[in-house]
Amino acid sequence: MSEKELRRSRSVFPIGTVMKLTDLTARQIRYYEEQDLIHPLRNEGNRRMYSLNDIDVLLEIKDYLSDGINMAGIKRIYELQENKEKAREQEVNKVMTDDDVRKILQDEFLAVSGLSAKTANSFLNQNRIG
DNA sequence: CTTCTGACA
DNA sequence: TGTCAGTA
Repeated sequence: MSEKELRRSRSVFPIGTVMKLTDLTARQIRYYEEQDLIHPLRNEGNRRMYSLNDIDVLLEIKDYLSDGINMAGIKRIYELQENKEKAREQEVNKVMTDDDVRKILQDEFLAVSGLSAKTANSFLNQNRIG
């Protein structure tokens, strides 16, 4: 992991700061954590401490929400990203071609996003494997 | 004063 | 999701 990635992973912001930076309520921020979309650490006093990465995700969630995607859909999107990373990590022992993976991801995404094929393709292209 | 968990008039 | 309670 690079130094830059480590910095963005440092949990240093209390929820109050995150609220101001994202315009989300504490209730919403904690709810998204329950949905495993963000993983803030706890300090000595059991207070949640958020990283720059957590804040980025929160901002992305806001965008997806404003695009009309529900929580289930958003969770699916992040699950797809995890699968994409795993696929990349296991590229050595891959049994499927990138196009096979791409087709599977697209079908899953279309099934839950409620977005048009055009928009879905745009999303997939931005996160293309390979 | 800020944040946390649990609960719902 | 808002909000109130009782803490830490």
